[in-house]
Amino acid sequence: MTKLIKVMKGTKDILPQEVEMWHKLEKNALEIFTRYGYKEIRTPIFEVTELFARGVGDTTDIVNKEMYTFEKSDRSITLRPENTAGVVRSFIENGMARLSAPVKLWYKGPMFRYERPQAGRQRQFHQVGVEMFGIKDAAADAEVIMLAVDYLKSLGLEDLEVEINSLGCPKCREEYKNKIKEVLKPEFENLCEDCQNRYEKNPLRLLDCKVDTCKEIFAKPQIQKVIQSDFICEECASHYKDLKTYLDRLNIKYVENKLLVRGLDYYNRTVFEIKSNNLGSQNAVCGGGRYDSLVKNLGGEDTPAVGWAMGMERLNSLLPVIEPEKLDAYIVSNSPADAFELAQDLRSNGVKVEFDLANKKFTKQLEKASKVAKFALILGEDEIKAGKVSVKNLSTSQQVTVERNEVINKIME
RNA sequence: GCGCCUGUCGUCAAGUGGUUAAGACCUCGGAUUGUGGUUCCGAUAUGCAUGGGUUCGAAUCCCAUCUGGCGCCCCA
Repeated sequence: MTKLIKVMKGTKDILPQEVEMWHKLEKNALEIFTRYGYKEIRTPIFEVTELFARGVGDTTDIVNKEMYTFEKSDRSITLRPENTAGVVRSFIENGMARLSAPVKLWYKGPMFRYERPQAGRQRQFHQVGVEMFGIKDAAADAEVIMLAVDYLKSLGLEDLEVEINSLGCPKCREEYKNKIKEVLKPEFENLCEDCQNRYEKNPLRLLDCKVDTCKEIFAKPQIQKVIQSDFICEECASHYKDLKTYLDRLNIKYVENKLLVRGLDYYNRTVFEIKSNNLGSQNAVCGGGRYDSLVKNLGGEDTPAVGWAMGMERLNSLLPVIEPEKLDAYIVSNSPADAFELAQDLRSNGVKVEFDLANKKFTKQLEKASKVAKFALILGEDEIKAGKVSVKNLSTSQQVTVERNEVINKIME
């Protein structure tokens, strides 16, 4: 026996019975994003590895251990693990900084991360996302969040939780990091292995460790004092306050989460996530924030920016299954040529219609019709002779015989 | 990358060392030579993720690999 080739670990086929849900996600994205003035952009699925190393940050897990990287003609190439870096690259390369701000872009497509698959996590997965360039004001952050909420609402998802936080700017964040490290220094030996790692790499992440011994340490008063302190500088604080004012005015409910830290290096000030309780441990459907220094870091003009991405598989798992739509009609006939002719006539008028290419027995064809179509179009010897068609409504069992050119009216009425 | 669990027809499954591996759904054929969705009858796994091993005998026990799930890390 020949060995079967199976889909690779962490990848999935999107089968015909699920594809309508994907169409819906894509259709609503186009519709809602267009309303807000966003234009779609499609960037390549692979880029030079350096883009992600510099863009996403080479201390992040994504870049460190999750990228699909390969060599071709002495170049290191990587399958995109996310699309913000690619969009920024294109923004710079195509001189979009010269367009009048804001520049609003959206995208959808597959992303690749070499991770251990589990519910809501695959190695090839799809994201839909938006990026807005050129606006420093918190109105941009608010609009982007509003857009996410609006899009989710269009899909029927309304009871999701929006969490926000401000990471401050590189300057005040650095001071905060140092404070955390300082107060935790005496406890370093007692921290779990992960936390000891995070101590160097990303001290902000330490704080929501789930290990009991770490929790105890963080509960100590002098450490709590640092965690609870408002570390962000005046300017960042005012930006954050503006954001909350906008969200209140827009009636967007949110929860402030001081421990919300995102793992991509490029974020500053606003970060946010939208979560669902129906997703298991990978519970974020949407994640994003502000990244004011990324454009400059990748060699462009200093341009503020804010954006988010949603996991389409996660969205799908929250959506009710869509029943496949029935055909308008199924032709029942033992004269394939006549059936074919009628089918083409109707198809050219926009009718969804099929007939039996295998020319099975009459009853089999009718049985099939009742399963897949709203109407059966019976085209037997008698009808062919008379140049007519019997149109049978399969839910009411009503049947009338009409002229061929009247069939379409019968079906559409 | 780490820890725990898992894998029987296209799908959902019964079977837990001893003759031909239940059942249901789907699919296909027949009852029914032009009237369906109901009903009845029949067909469909020489094989139990894959490869080794233990045994007189393995879907069942052991090992490895692969896969799926959960948790950690991290993220959408």
